[in-house]
Amino acid sequence: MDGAEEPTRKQGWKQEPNAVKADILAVATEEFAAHGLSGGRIDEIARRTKASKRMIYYYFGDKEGLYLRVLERVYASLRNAEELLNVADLPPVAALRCLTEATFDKHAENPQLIRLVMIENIHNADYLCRSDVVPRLNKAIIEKLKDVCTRGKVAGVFRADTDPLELHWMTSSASFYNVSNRATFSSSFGPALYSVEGQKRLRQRVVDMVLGTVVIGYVPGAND
Amino acid sequence: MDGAEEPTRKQGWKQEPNAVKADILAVATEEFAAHGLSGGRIDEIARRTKASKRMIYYYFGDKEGLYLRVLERVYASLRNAEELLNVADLPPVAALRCLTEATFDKHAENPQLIRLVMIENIHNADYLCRSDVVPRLNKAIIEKLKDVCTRGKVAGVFRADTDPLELHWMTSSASFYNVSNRATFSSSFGPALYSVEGQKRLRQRVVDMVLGTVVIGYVPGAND
Amino acid sequence: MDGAEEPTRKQGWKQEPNAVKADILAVATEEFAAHGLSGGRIDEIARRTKASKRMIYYYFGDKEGLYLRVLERVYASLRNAEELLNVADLPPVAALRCLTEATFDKHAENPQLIRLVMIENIHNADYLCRSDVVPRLNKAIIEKLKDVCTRGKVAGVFRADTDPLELHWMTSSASFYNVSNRATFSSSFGPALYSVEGQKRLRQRVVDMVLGTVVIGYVPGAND
Amino acid sequence: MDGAEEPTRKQGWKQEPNAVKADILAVATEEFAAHGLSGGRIDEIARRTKASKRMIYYYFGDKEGLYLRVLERVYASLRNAEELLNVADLPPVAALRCLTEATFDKHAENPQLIRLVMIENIHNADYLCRSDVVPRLNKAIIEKLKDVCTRGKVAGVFRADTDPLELHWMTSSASFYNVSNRATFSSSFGPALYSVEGQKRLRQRVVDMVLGTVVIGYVPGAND
DNA sequence: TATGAATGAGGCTTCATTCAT
DNA sequence: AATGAATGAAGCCTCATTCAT
Repeated sequence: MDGAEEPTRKQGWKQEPNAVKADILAVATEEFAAHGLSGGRIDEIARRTKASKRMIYYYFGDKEGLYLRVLERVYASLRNAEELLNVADLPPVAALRCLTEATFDKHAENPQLIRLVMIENIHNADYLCRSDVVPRLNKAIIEKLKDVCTRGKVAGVFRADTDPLELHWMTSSASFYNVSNRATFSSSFGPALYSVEGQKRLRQRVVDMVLGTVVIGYVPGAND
Repeated sequence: MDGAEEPTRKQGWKQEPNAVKADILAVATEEFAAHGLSGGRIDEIARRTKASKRMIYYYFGDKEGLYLRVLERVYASLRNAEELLNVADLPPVAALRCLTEATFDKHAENPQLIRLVMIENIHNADYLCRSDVVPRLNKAIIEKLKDVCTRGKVAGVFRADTDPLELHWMTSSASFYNVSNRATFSSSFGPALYSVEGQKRLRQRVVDMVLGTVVIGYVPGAND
Repeated sequence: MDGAEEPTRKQGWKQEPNAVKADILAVATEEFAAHGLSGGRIDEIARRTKASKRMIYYYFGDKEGLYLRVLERVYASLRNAEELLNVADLPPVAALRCLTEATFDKHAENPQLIRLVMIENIHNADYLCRSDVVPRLNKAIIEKLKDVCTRGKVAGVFRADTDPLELHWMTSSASFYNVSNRATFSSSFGPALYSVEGQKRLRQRVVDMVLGTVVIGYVPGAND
Repeated sequence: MDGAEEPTRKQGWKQEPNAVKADILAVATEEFAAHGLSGGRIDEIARRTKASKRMIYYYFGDKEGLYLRVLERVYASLRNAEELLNVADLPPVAALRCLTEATFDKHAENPQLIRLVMIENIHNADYLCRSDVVPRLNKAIIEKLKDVCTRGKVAGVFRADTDPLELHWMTSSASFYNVSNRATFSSSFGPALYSVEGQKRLRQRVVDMVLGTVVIGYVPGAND
């Protein structure tokens, strides 16, 4: 994102439009994540981009169009990460643990993503609803959890009332909140949970919470 | 409009300042909760208030001052609710269940409050840090949980590594996320979890998650 | 419009809002008449007004709002002129001649008014339709013509098929075109008709045209 | 979009320049007639044209150049229609009636043309003056009227003070206004005059007005 | 205590036009 | 002959805030 050098930059213009668009999107992601939709400034995005302000409108129409594309990109990155995770080969409990840990980590590593989703919620998901791209992205993770659930129930290790969607909700809620409310939680109760050590414990607690509700006879802290 | 004199509103002053301030705060809470700090409009607040725009500046200094007071009022209401809850008389497990359910319900009933905390997190808790009022409010809930934990450990029903702060975090994360991310979660995965029935199940799941990590030998779904 | 001195201009501000609004309207009328709605510049209006650009939005909302008010003012002035004309005491033929001449003159004296109506026609009367004020203004002139027609028919001097609305159309069409198409007509056929002498003759021709279709046995050029 | 080659539109050139220019002109005529010079959008013209935006500048220089060519094309079409009309064989009164009716109809059938002339008048005929083409076009109609007038006077059926230019003005004013002010007139006085029946009556009225001022002893409504 | 009028600064967006190929 | 990418200048409009009374 920063250290990488742009490979193509031919003679003068022909600045590889896709690169320009990607550059704008990257900067806009930062700006909107930092200040929200109404707080984000097109001028500021233009300033920090190679492209001129006019180009933003050329490629994205208007501020909301740009924001929508930022949102889509962010959702895509989240789901892509889940896509890459291969848990089909793992036994159910290990698979669920793996998915939970990966979700927790992915969120922790991408505060920007969490901020944008928060912002979108402030806007009642008005823009997300407008996207044709996002809906497609969400099927994969649920499918994956469905598979794990089925296998777990067949193997007799998961409780019968285990629901994939609820599972996803539980995993997500803790992982999301860990990032989204860090500032106010810290401010109110101190930074203990956000130290390296604290995060390690919290991560384990989340795994315990999720597996505890699903895995029959699960004992917190157990590693298998 | 020109030569005629307004008959009502006699002298135009002495309008019970506290009532005016309260009115402004109520309207401002709605406005900021709905649109965020940068998205909220002073003009709109003034329009929906009996007081004039000038009065807002007179009482609160500027937009950020108003926002800060809104934030403080909201935090106070959150903690007050917890304050009212008397769990000292309940046995540890029941007490913890009660606190968890109350937290879940309190969040669900006050989406505006959750929105304002989200917004404050978007701003990195910059304004919360500035408040002298808020810190005092947060001790109560932790004290209450500490007491329950101690009793639970003494009674041998809580795991030895149970931590009050972590407990609060677990309870809060699920309760908060349930409201904060309703819009995007619904949009991505459908509204099933937010039906009356869905919420009832989710509430039970949250209790199971929290108690499952703390109560030795806890079996999800059990009511005691 | 220019030589008159503003009577009120108290100590500093309190610039008599109505005067400010009137000033803005006058300048805006010139600007829109000169350049049309899309061609007219808010900046230019502000520059030529005592009021700041911001005030324009304060009083008129937006460009279209200002334009609409300009349009209403122009229509009002046109109908007011007609209102002032007292023809009830004249015998029918004289009354009709008087109305026709007055209409011709009023148009000739107010090219700005004609330009604005042209512009509104370019916009398919979209803004006129939005006005609540204009419709009321138009009844008066038709009523007046109705009265003249009735009297003329009763007196046996007007043809039986005389229609007030058509009369108004005939009078207006010539009067309007005389101003609206002066530029292109001159450019195509020379300025002869627009000299003082030419206008005098044209005015007479218009009277002849209108009276000729209505007054039984009318002889062009006759003065009674 | 990226690696694939477009199969159609082989070399991308040799696209019959004249056809391209004609296409641009047709689209531009619509655009300028609909929105005026400042309101018309080059982007919009390009969008609705096969040719690219760059081609517009290639062929017409700039926006004003394009507008001028649109104007010229429109005037040419107007005069061509009059050219086609053969009235030399008709007796004077019939000839004049025929010319008047043809003018009325021609205007009614070409609202776009009227709009463009209106627009040009808004611009004080600045562009018309710049044209070398237009002046030549206008002689024909006047010549034709001159001939009719001369014949009418010689035959003793036209009044001695009949003036061809004034005749043209009278015919044009009514015919033009009938189209140009349809929107505002309708809006102010209702659509009665613009129904099929209303237009038929209006057309007859126009003939009566014109002939009434010229033909000695003319009786309105007479067909000969 | 209270207010309608006023504003400077800055935001978003559009437009005709040109550039390098 | 033809084009997609790019732009500077300028347009409309909004916002938090202050002024004079």
